[in-house]
Amino acid sequence: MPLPKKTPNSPELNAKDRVYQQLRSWIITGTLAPKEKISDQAIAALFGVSRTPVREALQLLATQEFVEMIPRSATRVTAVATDRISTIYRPLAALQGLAAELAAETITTAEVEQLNVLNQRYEQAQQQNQPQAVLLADNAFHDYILKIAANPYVNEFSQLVDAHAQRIENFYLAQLNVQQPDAVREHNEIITAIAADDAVAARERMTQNWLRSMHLLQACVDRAN
Amino acid sequence: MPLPKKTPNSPELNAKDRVYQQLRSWIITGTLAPKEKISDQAIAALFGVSRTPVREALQLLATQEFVEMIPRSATRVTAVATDRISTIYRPLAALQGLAAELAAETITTAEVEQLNVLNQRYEQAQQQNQPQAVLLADNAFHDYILKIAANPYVNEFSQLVDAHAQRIENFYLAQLNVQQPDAVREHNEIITAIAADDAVAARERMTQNWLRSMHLLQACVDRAN
DNA sequence: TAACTTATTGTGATATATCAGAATTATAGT
DNA sequence: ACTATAATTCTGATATATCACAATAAGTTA
Repeated sequence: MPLPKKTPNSPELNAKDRVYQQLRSWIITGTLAPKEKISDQAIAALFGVSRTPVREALQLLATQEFVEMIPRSATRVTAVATDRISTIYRPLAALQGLAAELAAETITTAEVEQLNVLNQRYEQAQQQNQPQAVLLADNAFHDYILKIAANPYVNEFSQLVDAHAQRIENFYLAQLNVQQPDAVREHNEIITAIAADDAVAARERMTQNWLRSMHLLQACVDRAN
Repeated sequence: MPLPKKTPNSPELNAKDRVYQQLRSWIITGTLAPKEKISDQAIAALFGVSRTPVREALQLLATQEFVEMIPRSATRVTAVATDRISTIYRPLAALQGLAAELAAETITTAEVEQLNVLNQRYEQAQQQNQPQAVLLADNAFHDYILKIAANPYVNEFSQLVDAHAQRIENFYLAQLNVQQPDAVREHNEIITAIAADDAVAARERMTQNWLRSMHLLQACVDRAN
């Protein structure tokens, strides 16, 4: 009997990807503060790898605007783009709108059911008033629509832009009012439109859902300044 | 008088970026054929650099799906995604639609004039029946709208997806009918909507412009098979 | 000749070394 | 004490060296 290669479900990531994913997560959650300097030597030592995979991970993060590498100066975490909320949310709204449109064209009844389940969990998280859990549940809902849409470009761009959106949301997490019955209703309307194969309505409602989120966040940021 | 540092307008790119831009261009234009194996050693020798910057450039190209790096096997140029035209064009249509929407919100009369000039050049290129020139002129028109929209995310994603679209178009360049009076008219309607600050109409017309292109290209591909 | 085995090579991944220029600190002169 | 200069450190960029593994070629046996 041949031994199973490694343990199943353990992606056994290489050094570069391990460093990349950890740093990315730290930046999004705010563990690594904006404008914080990143020493590749220190990171290398921390992960027990050499500077090469660290540098490769940093270059990838730089293309995604999570860090900025200033030639002959330093690499640091980028500032949270609190002054570019619409710059981030409008493409996000457009991409998610397309995702809803695509989902409406291919969705199955089982997937509709799953969307309802995810939206119920979202509603529960709101009622329990746990901001972090609300954001996670909202994310799970939208991620599942991306999965149904099954377009790698839409998926990838959406995930990237959303990561920047999440960075801002985490930054204002304390001031954020996550009790939004409107959002639950909007989600239901999105599900209804997608389930009815009404691509136009699905897109329209999804886009509006994101734009409303954008306005709420903008108001929160304005209040903080 | 202090000497000017290097010649102006010469970005003096580093090894990595030099290799990246050249390979990218070669892949889009088809100089590097789909499925062609890329030896980092050979590339390094060709550019007179070491494997390190070549590898960094290849990793960047891999994230953009221009090459695929298969662990412990080989790095090769990806296949031209002729079977994923809608996968590429629908996000492109959505992003360009948003760009038109954003442009409508901020455009100046001088910029409207420039758009008319670019569309006239596009029309002339069509009349001279030079496919390559037509694609370039069309590109210049859409790029200028992206510039007016001034959203780095929309710009970057659009450029990337468009690069994949261009790859397909170059692939079918010979079979492509670039004589499209419809396209010139559509461009004019887009300009009119943007100039009138009618964001909704601008988006709608821009999206339709791309979707029509998509259908034409799809028909061309279907004919070739 | 076909199938199996072994040697060689190619490649991705990583580590280490080097270098130039900027940033920083230390030092000396006023 | 303050400024100017020199030494040092840091960092990005690149080069070179290994290493493990997969693919391929070469050789061997049936």
